Amino acid sequence: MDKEREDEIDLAQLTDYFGYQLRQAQTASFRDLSEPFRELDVTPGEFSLMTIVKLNPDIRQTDLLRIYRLDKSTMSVAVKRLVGRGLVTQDQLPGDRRFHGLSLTEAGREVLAAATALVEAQERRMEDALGDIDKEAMMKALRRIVGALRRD
Amino acid sequence: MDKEREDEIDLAQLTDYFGYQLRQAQTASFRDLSEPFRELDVTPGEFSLMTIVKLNPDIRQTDLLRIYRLDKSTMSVAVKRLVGRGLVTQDQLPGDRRFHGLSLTEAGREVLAAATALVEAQERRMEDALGDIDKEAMMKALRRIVGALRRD
DNA sequence: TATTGTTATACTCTATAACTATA
DNA sequence: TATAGTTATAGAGTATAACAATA
Repeated sequence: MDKEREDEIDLAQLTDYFGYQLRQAQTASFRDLSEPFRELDVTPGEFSLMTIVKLNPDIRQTDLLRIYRLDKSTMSVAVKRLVGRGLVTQDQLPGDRRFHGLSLTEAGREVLAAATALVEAQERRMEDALGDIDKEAMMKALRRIVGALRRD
Repeated sequence: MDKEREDEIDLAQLTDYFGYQLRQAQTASFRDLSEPFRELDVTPGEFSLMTIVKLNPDIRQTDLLRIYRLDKSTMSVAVKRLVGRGLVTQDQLPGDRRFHGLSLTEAGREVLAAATALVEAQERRMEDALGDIDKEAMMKALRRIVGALRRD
């Protein structure tokens, strides 16, 4: 047995699976961001959470759950971490006092701006890698897959 | 503030990010498999590990690390769990006694066959969802992205 | 009674560091 | 010294269950 390089390992059907390539691409994207993100002390998941909060001031955790399909306890913990780092505030809203409206702090906006620059740089590298392949068709395909696999 | 449905939440630039759609599609795929896989007591990651082991009998952990880009301790723990469940064997190889060749047991082959059927059913659903979009172009695009983001 | 959110707890996945054994 | 693999430990990320506050 002497498999010196990855190409000599038989991955056969695995590499023909859509799901496998999807995972490879997704983990490559996360891994690529993880180092520069670490300096900002945010994760890719927190970046996307903060982006939604920025675009939707006073959004509630329940709304975020519909997007992320996580358990509410998971979301609560994630929010708590962002609040603890002073990136997000949780404000009592007028009306239903069970709701807590989420918004970015000034520090949160700064971190988000830096993270966004990193993400967009990666986006450009991915677009370049696509070459002649139509990006919009790719995006549409990914959305269709999400729709097909979604079960509510 | 009254955001009753997901579509009313402004996701704006987020949904235009390739990385975001990639993650959505990948987590949809995992989530979709998680329930049927739970009955087999394997994870999607274990499925792909077992597939590689099946195709490459007596493969070593070091070889798997080049494919998965994990820490060797992570791989060791993953292998140990599969061995503990009697799905994989770790055999001393002739020659260098530091290596342990991994192979599937009969039980491992059975579990893998059942898992493969589930994965391939999902693959067909994803292909159907693509409609007129060229699957091969998609696969090529994903491989290019992985290549572009890989740094060794 | 139902909903929003929190907390306690546990399991998985991952990495770092220190280790054993072999080379 | 270097490599293959293990173990101990710790940090994310996730879920379930039980809870408090509010409706």
